[in-house]
Amino acid sequence: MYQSHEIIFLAERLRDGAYEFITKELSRMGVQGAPSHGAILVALLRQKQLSLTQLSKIIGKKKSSTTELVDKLIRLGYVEKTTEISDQRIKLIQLTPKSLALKGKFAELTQTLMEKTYSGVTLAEQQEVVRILGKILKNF
Amino acid sequence: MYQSHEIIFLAERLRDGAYEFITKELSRMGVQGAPSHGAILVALLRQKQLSLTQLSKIIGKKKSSTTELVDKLIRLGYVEKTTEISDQRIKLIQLTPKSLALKGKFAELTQTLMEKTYSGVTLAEQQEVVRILGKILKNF
DNA sequence: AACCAATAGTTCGTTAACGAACTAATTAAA
DNA sequence: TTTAATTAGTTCGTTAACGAACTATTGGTT
Repeated sequence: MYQSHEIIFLAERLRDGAYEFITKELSRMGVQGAPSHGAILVALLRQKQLSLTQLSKIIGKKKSSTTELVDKLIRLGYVEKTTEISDQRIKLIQLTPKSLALKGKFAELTQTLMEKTYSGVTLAEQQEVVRILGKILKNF
Repeated sequence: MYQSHEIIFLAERLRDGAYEFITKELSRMGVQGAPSHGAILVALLRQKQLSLTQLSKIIGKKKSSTTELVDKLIRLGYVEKTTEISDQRIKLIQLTPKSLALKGKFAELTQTLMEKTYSGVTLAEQQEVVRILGKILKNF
């Protein structure tokens, strides 16, 4: 039984467990890179063009980190970076054919992660835990 | 409104938010170091002697990381490391007077963090979110 | 006793992530 | 219009954290 004040510890454990799982799955499916790289690819599967700042907000990392993550993905051939014509400051990031081909595998990864996460957890509990966590997050 | 599959994202945000808060509070109270260093000190306030492996499990970091965290705390003068007599492999970590003096401040930090975290969250919700998270964590 | 397996820690190279300081482009103000 | 402020992104030095390979000590087997 956990105490209420251990919630940060629990959040960290869940995050670490998921990170470990995602990292292993990524390498199993032949994709080099960490969970954050996966998060970028997933974000770009949903919206095919995103600026660095938008991407940064979606994946929850600082801009400087996002620059570096994107640069690595460029080196690996998964994304490309172009400059917005109307505003030359903005860089648009988008997927390459190489990463577009991974769409199905990413959907699969998400599903197996959720099956693992919510095994033995009722739908009502799933909704409740997410609702309360959302409430808590407003405080940060 | 968050979807159930966003739980990992939520966990990560909560962890990051708490880390940021703890880091700022630590520096505000003049303690150099990251949240993990704080976690070690808090663990040692509860149990005055812990082996590196025990400590590693409590703070949820790998042994190699724990070695490095402890070494930094030694350099900063917050803990000391001795060798267990009956089993020379085991290193016992314990606080120094310098860190023992911080006991009150750590209790305060924990409390303000919890007040921030649970602001506007009922006791029943606190218990529920922790209960469900605990259930989820068994799957990892 | 000699050897092997297990356990406890450490070392080292690598990496994600950050903050601070920076450049470049755009917008607002004077 | 030139100047200042804002916004977008990058660079760089630093650090927590990891995994893999290592040393050293202990316990068990034959």
